[in-house]
Amino acid sequence: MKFKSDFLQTLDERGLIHQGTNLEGLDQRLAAGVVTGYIGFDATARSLHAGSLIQIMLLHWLAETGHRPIALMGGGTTKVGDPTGRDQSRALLTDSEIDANIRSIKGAFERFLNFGAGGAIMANNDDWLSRLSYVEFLRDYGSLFTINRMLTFDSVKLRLERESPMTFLEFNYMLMQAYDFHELHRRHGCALQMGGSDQWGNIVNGVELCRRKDGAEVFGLTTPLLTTASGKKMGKTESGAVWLNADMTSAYDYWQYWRNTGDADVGAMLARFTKLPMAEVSRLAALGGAEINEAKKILATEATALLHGRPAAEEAAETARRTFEEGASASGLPTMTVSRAELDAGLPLFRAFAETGLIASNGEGRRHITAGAIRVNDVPRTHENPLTTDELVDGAIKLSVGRKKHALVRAI
RNA sequence: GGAGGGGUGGGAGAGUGGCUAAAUCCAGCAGACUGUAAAUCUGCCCGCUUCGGCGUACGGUGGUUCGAAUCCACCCCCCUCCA
Repeated sequence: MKFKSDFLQTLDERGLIHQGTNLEGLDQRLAAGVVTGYIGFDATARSLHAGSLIQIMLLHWLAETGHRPIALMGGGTTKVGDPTGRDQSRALLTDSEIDANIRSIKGAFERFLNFGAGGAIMANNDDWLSRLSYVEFLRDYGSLFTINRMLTFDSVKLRLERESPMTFLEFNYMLMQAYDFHELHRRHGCALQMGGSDQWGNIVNGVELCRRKDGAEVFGLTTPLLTTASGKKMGKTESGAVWLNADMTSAYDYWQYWRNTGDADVGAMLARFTKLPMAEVSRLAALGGAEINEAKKILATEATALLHGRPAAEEAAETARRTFEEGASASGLPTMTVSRAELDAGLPLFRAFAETGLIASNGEGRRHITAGAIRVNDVPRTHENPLTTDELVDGAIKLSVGRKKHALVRAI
């Protein structure tokens, strides 16, 4: 499909479009002038993770192509809990937890969007959802939704089929999300809601609500569900989610996450999570054999630069180069510091490994020793004797678990 | 309110008095092979341990028993049907 608008053209060639309510109409609207579009984000955790990145890129491209993005924080909807894709209710968060999460999440957006006069907008649906009065809302909006229709949504069907309870509270989530669109349309002239393909039903509801309430045509657009070629969900690794907040996932770890992309996914990842021109993306993705590693490094550096800034990305790349290609200790690795005296006295081996996050328990450490996975200064460690001053190399001791996880102990 | 079914480790799901820290599968970790890839094979996968063990754990609390995830009582929660 060929689009006239830069926005849809860009999204299309980067593989970011799954489906739209009226792509042709949206294309025309985008080509004719500035369109305001939004994406809603849950506030269930202190940080968004890599799975949300595709949505953030969408907002980013919307701004890049001359339009106005709104990042909608789900302060109100998080109080209810999105049942989409969940076969069980989730625990409810308190208001203060949600507020704290929103504050913590904001930072990541500032890397991708320019907020402020004339720029991107950050909104919080708690501002309007919490003010709705029940009876009024039911009369004005509840009357526009039929249970018959709501029961056909996948999010509801899943629960019914699994005989897993869905509370009335959760059942209302879709009304609230639809109302968000309507509210943003009124407040900001917002005419586009985007989201992951799992949000399709919720988005369509919002589009319909705007038409019924305001007689306005607004649009919905979804992205493909992000999975790797082997079918795994994006943004999860062995050690849990890949967070966007630097204090939860360091720039180095973030870089490593992208560096470890499977061969088959490199092209798609470059297109979706970097801003490299598509010609360059195609060239890199076409590299074969070991050469594709170069493409992965570029992917890692570009993706990390978008979130953590170019200096941090290059530092991560350099740390990785020294660690993996030269087998040296590099200062950018996760580091713990101990006093000289403590090291003189002997630093318990597993304490060092645990504090640098390489192992979760002593038992795990012992297992790793048995398996030959523990190395100190790149020498396999077959015993659990403490670390000592003698093992310092250039002021640090390098700890490794397996071939990918490294850290430093530094004496001060 | 009544009748029946159910609540087991990150998830799914066996087990129905000792052989059970609990089958199996998925997820995860490590080793081998490689290219910090994929696939495959192998080992591991509650915590602590002076490696002898110890402590926790099968919704909760009590009880029976030499011994309980398994039996009993009460309670909590979920599901189905009936009212």
